[in-house]
Amino acid sequence: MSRTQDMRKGATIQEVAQEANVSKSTVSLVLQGSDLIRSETAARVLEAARKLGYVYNRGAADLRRKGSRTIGVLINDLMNPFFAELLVGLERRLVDADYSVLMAHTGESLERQDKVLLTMREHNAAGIALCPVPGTSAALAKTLDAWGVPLVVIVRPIGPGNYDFAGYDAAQGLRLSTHHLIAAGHRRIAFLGGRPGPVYEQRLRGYQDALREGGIAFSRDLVFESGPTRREAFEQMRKVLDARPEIRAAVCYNDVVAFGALAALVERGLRAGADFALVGFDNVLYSAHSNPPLSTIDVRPEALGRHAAELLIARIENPGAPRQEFIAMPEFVQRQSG
Amino acid sequence: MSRTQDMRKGATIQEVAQEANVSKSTVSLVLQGSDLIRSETAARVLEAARKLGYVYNRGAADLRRKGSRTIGVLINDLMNPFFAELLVGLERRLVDADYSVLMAHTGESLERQDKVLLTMREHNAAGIALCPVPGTSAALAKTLDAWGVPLVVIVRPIGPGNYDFAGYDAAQGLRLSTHHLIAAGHRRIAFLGGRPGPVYEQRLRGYQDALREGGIAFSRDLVFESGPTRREAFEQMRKVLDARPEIRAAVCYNDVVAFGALAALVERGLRAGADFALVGFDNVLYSAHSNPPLSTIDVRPEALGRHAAELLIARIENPGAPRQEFIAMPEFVQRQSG
DNA sequence: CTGAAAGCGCTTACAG
DNA sequence: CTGAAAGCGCTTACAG
Repeated sequence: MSRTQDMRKGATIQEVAQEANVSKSTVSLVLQGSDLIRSETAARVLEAARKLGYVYNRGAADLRRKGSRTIGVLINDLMNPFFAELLVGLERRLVDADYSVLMAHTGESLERQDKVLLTMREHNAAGIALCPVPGTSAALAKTLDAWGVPLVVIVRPIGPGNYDFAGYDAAQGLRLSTHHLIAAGHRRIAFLGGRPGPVYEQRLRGYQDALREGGIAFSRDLVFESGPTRREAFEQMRKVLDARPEIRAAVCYNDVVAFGALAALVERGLRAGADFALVGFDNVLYSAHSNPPLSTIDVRPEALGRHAAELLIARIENPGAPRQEFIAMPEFVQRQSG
Repeated sequence: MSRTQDMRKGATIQEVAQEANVSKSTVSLVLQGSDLIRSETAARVLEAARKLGYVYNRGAADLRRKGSRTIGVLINDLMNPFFAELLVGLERRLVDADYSVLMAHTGESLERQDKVLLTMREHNAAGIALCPVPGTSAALAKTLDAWGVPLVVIVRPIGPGNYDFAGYDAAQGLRLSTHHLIAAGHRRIAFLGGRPGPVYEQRLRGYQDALREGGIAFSRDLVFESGPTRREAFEQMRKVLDARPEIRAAVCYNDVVAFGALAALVERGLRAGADFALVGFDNVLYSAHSNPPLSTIDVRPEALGRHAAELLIARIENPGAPRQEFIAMPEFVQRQSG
């Protein structure tokens, strides 16, 4: 490849102009695909650019234009396949619309969230997609509001503020899973996993609604919290099985919790679906192949990511438009765990 | 919050300078934490910046400096928890070193990979971390080489080229898993999943080495390919169980394949660990809680991501240094599936 | 210790 | 259809 010689690092529009015997305005226009330029000239410019190994400098263009096509994406828990799948849908839609994605994993750290949010502002992000860390204060909504950068919040609202929102009807989801177990004849149904917070309350409410509708009294001592990891859910479920052997059915906070519970069932020699009925929430890919396959509530994680992206893009293109929400309606998926 | 009034959008260094009665050079110096500036002056500048809601513009600074602190990260399969965990480690280390991450999910599309790679150059990325799409041509290595942007390739090499590499000894990994099954008394051990390619050959070789060391003849009709998804592995395993009931043990291409195989076992009423011995590869988080928990080969996905980040950072800081590799040594993890 | 000036690589009216 | 000029928000020698 002797052409490598010509590819001096960092040719600029100016050098391309020289090579093609035109001004840099012309080169800029050609690069933007303007039809103001004669096609013959355009061809000459393009050839010169190729020859010099020219690479467009988005930073410079963004500075001049005072805009950018990068979107900041913050994910709070990538270890949870729900968010990984959501991110796939979000990123795909954004890239298809010609945006670049500045991604940050906040773990569950509020500090990290604040830090990367600032960085994204410094990068002049055209918009932000935020899966907030649990415990994010409502003050953040105000701050982001003041910044005036288009924002879509995902799954977990962060209090009043001027942002779009993409999520699902969690109450309805848990209503469905609870109803399913009631219809299957269960009357003592546990609510398993999760930690108190806005999202949690919603789900708990759906559970309570279904119980009421089924004529079953709600009882605090059937709700068991746990962190959002398989391990924590596993340990919690273990305790439940040991201390409360009369419980034979549970709706779960999410699929990851259900997987942990499944593992505890196995350890105790119990068969999910036969000895104990378990229903998840999310319908992550894996739930179709767990052992046994998990009955769950489908909220279509990947599609949710796509919808969030669409909300954000719409907002960027039309900042003055009224606030929008996308709320996915969950569906029950019958498999074998319950 | 009446201060919101003062936070005019987009205050510049120039306006801060005016507010503080200094020149913009001084402001710039203060922002960089230079100790050339009297602390009294610095305090005045900082106060002015705060008052105006000043936000540093990285794009402008990068343009002037001709550098950037963003890293392009390309992941080929985020649906596979191995890569999600790897990304977590990678991102964390990068952000801790004050880099921003431009992330792209290439799915398994070479086209997408080419597209985002170009975008990342246009963003003037300081470095690139690439988990290449299977089938990436060696020509890409040359191209990236010519670009001269620091590059770390992860898990799957892309042919000769001047890049650092982070991966694991896959041959050794499969040697370990195969040895384990041999030691457990198995002589007819299948190699399950994956598609031919460089990474595949390595693993197959480890499998063959272990067989040879165990005095067992290698037989082509014990290797079964499948795509890298649970579903495809599930379907392949189903066929194996039906057509070749004499097979009672298998080493898997990776954990996702093992999970698919586990599901097929269940469907056929076979117990992993008792009726059929199965060993995975990767040790993704979930493998500790699958049913039954998966015996597997630990390659520490998250730590691998961290090491890849460290290689890249070192390269950026010292472009002339000799090429480096990080090769993790896999370890066998005994659980219950085999 | 601080300021004036040049310049990073683009885009965009404006003129011709 | 094309070019000359100004300017985006910074940093960095250079002078004082």
